[in-house]
Amino acid sequence: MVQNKKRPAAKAGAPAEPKRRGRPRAYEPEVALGQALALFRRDGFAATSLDDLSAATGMNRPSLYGAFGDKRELYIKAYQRYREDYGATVVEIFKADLPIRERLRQFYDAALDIYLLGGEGPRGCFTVMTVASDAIVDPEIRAMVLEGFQDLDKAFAWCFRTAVEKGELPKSVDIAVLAQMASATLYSLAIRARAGIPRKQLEAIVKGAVELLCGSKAG
Amino acid sequence: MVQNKKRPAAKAGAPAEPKRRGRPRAYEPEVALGQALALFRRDGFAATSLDDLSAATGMNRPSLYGAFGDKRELYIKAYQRYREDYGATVVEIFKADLPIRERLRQFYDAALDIYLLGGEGPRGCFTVMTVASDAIVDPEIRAMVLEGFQDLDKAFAWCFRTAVEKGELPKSVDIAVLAQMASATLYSLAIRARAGIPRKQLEAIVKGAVELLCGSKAG
DNA sequence: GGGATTTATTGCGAGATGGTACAAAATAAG
DNA sequence: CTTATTTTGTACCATCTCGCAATAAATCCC
Repeated sequence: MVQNKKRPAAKAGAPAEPKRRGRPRAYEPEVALGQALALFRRDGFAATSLDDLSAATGMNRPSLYGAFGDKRELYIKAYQRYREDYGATVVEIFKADLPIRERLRQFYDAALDIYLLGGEGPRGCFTVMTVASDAIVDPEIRAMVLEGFQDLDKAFAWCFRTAVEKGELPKSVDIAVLAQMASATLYSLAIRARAGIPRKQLEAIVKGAVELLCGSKAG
Repeated sequence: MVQNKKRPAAKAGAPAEPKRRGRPRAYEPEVALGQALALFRRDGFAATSLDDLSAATGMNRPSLYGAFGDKRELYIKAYQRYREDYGATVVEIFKADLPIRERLRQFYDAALDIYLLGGEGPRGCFTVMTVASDAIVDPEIRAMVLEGFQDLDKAFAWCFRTAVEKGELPKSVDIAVLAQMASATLYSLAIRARAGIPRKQLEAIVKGAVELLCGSKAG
C-alpha cells in the first residue's frame, strides 16, 4: 500500500516544477490523495482513521497533516479529486456525437466501472456515500454534493434536450422528468453495486432504464 | 433524550409479563431500541459511540450490552426494527384497493415522511445508509439489505402486475423494468432528502416519476 | 563548506472508544 | 427475614484517535 517512490521527474508534460527549496518530498501528493480517496471510498469518513490513511499513503501523520490539513480537509480534497477524475470521463462521453441510447449506455457503463472498481470489491458512488454518512451535517460538504446532484441533472437534461432537437425523441417528452429519472437510475446502480449485486444484473437494469427513458422502439 | 420512566404496566393489550424475578428494568427495551435507531440513522454506525447510545437511551453501557449485545448486534436489531416499523406502513398501503397512480403516490408520500422525519433534520433511508457505510462489509448485514432490495422490487412488481390485470396499464409494459425504476425513484428520494432538498421538490420528483411509470394519461 | 529552508520521523498527550468486572440495589420466592 | 435472581452504577482497562511539538534529515543558495 506504500507509494512507489519514483523520484526522477514526474511526467514529461507536467509543469516541470521550478526546483523546490528544502528536503524533497518522499511522496507525490496526487498519488497520496488517490490512495486516501480509495480508503475513504471503502470505509467512509468516520471509519477511516488517520493511521489507516497514513499506512495507505506511506506518509506519516504529520506529513499528511502538513500536505492536506486535518481529516476533514483531506476528505474534501479527496472528494474533489473524485469528481475531477470521473467528471473527465463523463465529459468525453458527452463530447462524442452519439445517439441518445448509445450515449446513456456508455455513460452508465462508465459509471459501473467506477462503482465496481478493480479487484478489491465494489465501492459505489462516493457522493452517495458522503450523503449517507455523518459528513452530510457539514455545510460545506453538503453544498458540494448538492452541486454534484445539480450537475448530474443538468448533464442528463442536456442529453435529452439534444436528443429531442435531433428528433430522436418526440417533442412531447418532459425533459426534466427524464433527467431526474436518469439520475435516479444512476443512484440505484451505485447503491446496488455497493451492496454486491453482480455487474450482469446491473447491466440489465441499465438496459431496462434506457428502454423506459427513450421509448423501446429503436435499439 | 432520556426515557420517561413509566413503570406502572405497559400497554393493556401487551402480553402482561408474568412477573420478572430480580430487580426491575429502568428502561423499556423497545423504547431504547427506537432511540438507538434514531441515533444510528443520524450518524451512521461508525460515528455513533456507545456513549452516545447510552446517553440517548438513558441506559448505561453495561445495561445496553446486556440487553442488546455489542454495538454491531445493536445496529442489526435497530435495522430490523426500522424494517418492521415501516414495513407495516407499506403493507397498509398495499392492502387498500387503489388505482396504481394513487397507490404509488401514497407509497412515496409515506416514504418521504420516513426520510424527512419530524423536527431535527432529514434522515434518509436507513438501508441506503447502511449500504453506503463500512457496515456493508459485514456479510450478515449485507444479506439483510439485499433482502430489503428484493422485497422492495417484489412489492413494486406486484403493484404493476395487479395494475395490468385491472387494465390500468397496457399488457405491453415490462413489469420488471417498471419495478426497478420505481425502486430507483425511491432511492433517489432517500438520497436527495438526506442531502437537504426540500419536500416540495421531492414531491415534484414523485409526480414526474409516477407520470413516467404509469403513462401520463390519467391523473 | 555554512546557513537557510523544507520535509521526515519520533513520540507524546489529552481524550475518546468499545468492552467488562464487580459491588450495590431492587425485587420475587421461600 | 433470608436467599436467589436480575439489573444498575461505578470504575476500570487496553486500545485507538487526532493533532502537535520537537528533533533529525535532506536539499538549495551563497
